[in-house]
Amino acid sequence: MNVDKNLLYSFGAEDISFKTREPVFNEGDHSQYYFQISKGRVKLNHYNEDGKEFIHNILGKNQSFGDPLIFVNQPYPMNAICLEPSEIIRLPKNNFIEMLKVHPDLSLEMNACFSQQVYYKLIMMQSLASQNPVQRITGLLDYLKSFQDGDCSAYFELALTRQQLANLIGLRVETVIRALKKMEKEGSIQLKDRKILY
DNA sequence: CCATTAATTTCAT
DNA sequence: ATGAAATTAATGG
Repeated sequence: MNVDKNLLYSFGAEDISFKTREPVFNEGDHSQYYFQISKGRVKLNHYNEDGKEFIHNILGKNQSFGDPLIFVNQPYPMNAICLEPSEIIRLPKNNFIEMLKVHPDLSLEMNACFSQQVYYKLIMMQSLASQNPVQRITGLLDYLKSFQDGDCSAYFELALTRQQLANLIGLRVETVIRALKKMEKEGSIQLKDRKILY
């Protein structure tokens, strides 16, 4: 979701700065605001019972996060942590809902965004169901790539660390590294320096 | 240069 | 094949 900044301001939104590793909200908090990134990157994560991190998603400029909890009366099931110094616009959720009422077109757009998210979850579930690490990585990469440009000739350069990649699909770093090497051998990806090209 | 963080390798299971 | 620990590389101050 991406709403015009000035529109957000006109409904009472404010800019907040966050440092690296600073949480925007934590698991268990109740949703008070609509959040939209104007600068920086935010990860949504959760730690399982043995302390292993699972990353739900990593969002960047002009993307919102945590919006489902605006409509669901439940505490956040995950944390939102800044990966770098970030500027985030926040709008109290009642004002946000008010804004949707005044601008039905936004409401429609919201539906499209939610659908996109549900689709992402479906794809991820399918690849996570696979025992094969290569399958899991391929599933994630396919999705991330489709999310990217429309330029078919250019390779898509992954802006994630291997650790992050691993935490997005529930694997260990070493497993990711080994799977990536195999994939390079098979020609499905390219490794340049330490970047992943897909 | 030192400290920090990420990538890769080694080694045991 | 997998993960913990050790090693190596890069990044930032």
